[in-house]
Amino acid sequence: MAVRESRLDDAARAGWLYYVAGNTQDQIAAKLGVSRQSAQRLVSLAVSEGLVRVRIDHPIASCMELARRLKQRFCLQFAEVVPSDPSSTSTTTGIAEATAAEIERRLQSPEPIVMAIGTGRTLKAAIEQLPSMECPQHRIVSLTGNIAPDGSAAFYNVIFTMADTVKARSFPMPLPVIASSPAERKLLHDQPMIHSTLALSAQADVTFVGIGDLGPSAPIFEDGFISRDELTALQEAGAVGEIVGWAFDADGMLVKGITNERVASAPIPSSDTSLVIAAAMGPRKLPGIAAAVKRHIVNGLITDERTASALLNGV
Amino acid sequence: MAVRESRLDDAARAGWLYYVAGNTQDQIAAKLGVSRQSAQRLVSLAVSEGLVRVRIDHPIASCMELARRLKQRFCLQFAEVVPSDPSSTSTTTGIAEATAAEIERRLQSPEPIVMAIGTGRTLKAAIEQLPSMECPQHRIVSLTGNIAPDGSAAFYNVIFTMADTVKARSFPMPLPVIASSPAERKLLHDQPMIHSTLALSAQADVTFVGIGDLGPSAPIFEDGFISRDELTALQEAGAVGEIVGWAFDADGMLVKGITNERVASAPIPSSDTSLVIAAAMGPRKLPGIAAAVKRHIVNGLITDERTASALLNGV
DNA sequence: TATGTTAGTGAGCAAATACCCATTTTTGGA
DNA sequence: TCCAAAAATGGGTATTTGCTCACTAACATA
Repeated sequence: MAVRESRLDDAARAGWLYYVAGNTQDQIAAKLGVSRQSAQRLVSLAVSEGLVRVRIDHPIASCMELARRLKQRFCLQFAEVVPSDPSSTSTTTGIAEATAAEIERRLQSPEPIVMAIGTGRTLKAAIEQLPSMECPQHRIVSLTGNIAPDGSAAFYNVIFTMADTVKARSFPMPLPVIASSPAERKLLHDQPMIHSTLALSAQADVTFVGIGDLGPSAPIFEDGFISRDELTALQEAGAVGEIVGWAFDADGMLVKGITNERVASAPIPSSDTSLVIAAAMGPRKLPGIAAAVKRHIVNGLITDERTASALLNGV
Repeated sequence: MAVRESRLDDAARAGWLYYVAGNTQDQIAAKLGVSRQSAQRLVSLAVSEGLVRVRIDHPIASCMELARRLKQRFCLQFAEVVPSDPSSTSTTTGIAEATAAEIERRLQSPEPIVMAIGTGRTLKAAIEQLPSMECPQHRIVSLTGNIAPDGSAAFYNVIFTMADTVKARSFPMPLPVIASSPAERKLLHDQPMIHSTLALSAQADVTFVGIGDLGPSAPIFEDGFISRDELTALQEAGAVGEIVGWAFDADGMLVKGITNERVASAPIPSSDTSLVIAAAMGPRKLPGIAAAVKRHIVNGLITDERTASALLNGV
């Protein structure tokens, strides 16, 4: 362990000399007394361990403009648009960093806040970008259960990692994501501890969620939370996206019945009382994002240029 | 102007694609429709314009340890030690970034604070690292005059740039740094506006200052604020450093007479009521730093590894 | 003690990058 | 409109970097 520590230490030092002091890897090698190859490894270790954080500090005009128009058009409280990488098909590049920066900003408040957190790949990628912080004054509450269909801890549940990184009190939900029946959901939600966690989530000052698409490779299906038949039923009922399991149609209305009567997640905090920020991008998620902003399921959005343009032009 | 803007825009975009999205310069060139060389220029422009901000997010053990010992040994409220670049002779590399980060952290408070700011190359370099912010709730007050001996605005006066960058209310001091006589100083300080600015500076919640050495190339002499004879007189009186013009000896006591009876700067806020953080490093400044921390002229220090070691070992 | 496993190291090489220099384009002024 | 100065561009090249591969040391296990 101590070895690993000191290695990370060296990595941080190498990363500092490389990125901040502007040394070449040769110079770093000489200073740290290792071979150039080792210096290179240290630098790349620092990068891969997330020790090196880069942010671009310039308001790119077109992104600012898109954000402004998004806010206006959809009456959003908050909008942030990051540049698109035209060739990347990732649905997290860029918005993960931007979401992390926004979460960090919120957590820097000295007054205690309640932050609600959804789930999914985008949020997970964002959480991984968070720096270590000391925020014992805040409370972070998960909106969704952390139990996967097979009984293991759900992989894309992010609250544990997050609470660990920022040292805040955390309130996970020891629940499945989707209960087996409406009655079971009621039973679970009536448990005192769960009940108080649900109450806490309703008081969230700020909420961060991802948006899942409901196409053929819907994450909620691929991760095994719903069956193929249920996915098909949702699609036939007009569902175009889901947030922490709650499926909604193109008008942003929650689908009646099917899985929605068994979703064990907390209700999405109301955008009247909470700032509800969705982080999502990409053509597959577009219908879901459009629906969510149209009906004010969310009142904040972090997305990329292309998605922002599509939102403004389309529909 | 618009051209320059759009160029910076492109630079930001190129920097984003390079550092955040991980593209090679070839890919960026293709995406932006320019040659590889131009892409390279855009990236390096983004770096040199300070659009790209890198921070290392790992508590390097040896620096943490040095900071801990500095705090304990000199009863400091705050200490931060950054890695040294063994081959760099710059006296700002590293601490400028760290100082900027600390200033930024303080300004992120939603409660209004009063921040007092000194002068000098180190602070100037730090301010240049600050990102744009919106802090209308804070007040930033300069401790020193902003008029150079030749009547122009003093180059190393940083409050204007700073107030501009962070959009806070600023309170400069339309004064020379050193008055021509004690009587003139009194006259100046008795002006109502100046008087109230001085009063504000005494209430500072947090103060950032640099420390100037008083060796043969003392900045206060090189910038023409004092004459060679005055410098010699200060040296003979035992002065080892100065903060916003106030010269002090190795025991941290203000030198009597000479220039000190004419310094028009505000008194350094008391470290009993304000957090007074000095940002300084390098062997030339060592005696000054040692004196300042020993006598609690400052109760916070941002420095580099080498200087920290020297402080702890020496004396 | 032999042996398999893992992590780390250095050499070498292809790719990527920084920089120099001649040329072209743009800008600003007469 | 033309000219001169300044800025931008693209080619070429030396330097720097990322990566693979084979090797070694450390360690756990039989």
